Amino acid sequence: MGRRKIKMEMVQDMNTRQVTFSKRRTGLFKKASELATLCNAELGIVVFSPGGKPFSYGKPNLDSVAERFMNESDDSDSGEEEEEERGNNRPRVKKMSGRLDSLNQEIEAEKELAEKAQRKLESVGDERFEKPIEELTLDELIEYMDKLEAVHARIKVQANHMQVSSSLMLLSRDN
Amino acid sequence: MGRRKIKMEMVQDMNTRQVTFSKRRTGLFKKASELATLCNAELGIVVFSPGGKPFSYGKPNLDSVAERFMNESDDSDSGEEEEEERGNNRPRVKKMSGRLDSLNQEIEAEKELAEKAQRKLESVGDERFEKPIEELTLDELIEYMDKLEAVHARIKVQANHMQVSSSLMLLSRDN
DNA sequence: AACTATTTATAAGA
DNA sequence: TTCTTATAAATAGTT
Repeated sequence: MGRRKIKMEMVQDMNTRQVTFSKRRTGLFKKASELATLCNAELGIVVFSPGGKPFSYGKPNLDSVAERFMNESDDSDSGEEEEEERGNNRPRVKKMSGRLDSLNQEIEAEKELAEKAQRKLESVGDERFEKPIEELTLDELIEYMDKLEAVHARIKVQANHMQVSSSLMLLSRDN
Repeated sequence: MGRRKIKMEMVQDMNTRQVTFSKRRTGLFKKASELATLCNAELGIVVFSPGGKPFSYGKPNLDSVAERFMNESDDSDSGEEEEEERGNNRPRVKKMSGRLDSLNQEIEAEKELAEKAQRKLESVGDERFEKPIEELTLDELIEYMDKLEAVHARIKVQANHMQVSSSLMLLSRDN
């Protein structure tokens, strides 16, 4: 894609490699952005430069989350791997714990919402029997079923999302 | 980059959107692979298709890792991992184990609730066919769907958070 | 940082 | 879905 075709192997010259990284990282994030926009998809990317510096992109909000996650400083840390100028890129135990606490809180909130929704469902079901007679047209019925199916699919999908995420989290324990 | 230039907004036609997603996801992962190879960089990508299906790519191992856990229902906890100290990563990871297990359990519970709600929806739908007279009004249905949408949105956000965090955790290990 | 000659990705169409 | 191809976009080497 340039003046010449290049071999797909690590660029040997350090300077060239850094330049290539910069250009291609920009390109990758742009592609990601376009994919997200065009297809209304959610995505997250994390890249570590050859120098070990982290970059991230996300839609709708990976960026901010990743930024906080990676860049928050931690005074209480023993930090012996600190390097000049690079700062505190790596998450520390303490910060991770904070994140997890935060996640826990969100999950709690989520559970409440789910329970509310379920209660609502039940109440709706009960109400049904007290309702005066009403008829739906066939078209309305079909529309209704379509909606139910859509919800069904979405809930399944979300359950899958969470499954995957939790699996990844667990996995981070052992190689 | 094709026969015509397209506007950078969500593709309206569902079929076209799916095709675009497929093509561009492939392209994105290829770009990612090239960046990793050329610059010896580590990276991870997680994308959810418009249909909510998760795809991932990673170097060196986000992909295989995600794959493995997506396909295994329950992976009993590995025993003790005696490993040489490689920096301060291990201690941190080990400390999180308890929290992660706890989170996973809550997520499982969450999933159960979602599935219950789903079953309830289905049963309501079934009864409707048997007793078409007793019905919900369209307004009720809409209100109902709105509630579910709200829950859906929150779960989505939550899933994204977790996805981000877990990806970062994985990648931050052997950076 | 910019500039282009080329390569690469991809939107439509089959 | 897979392939084909005209065209848009990315980028390697250069300035």
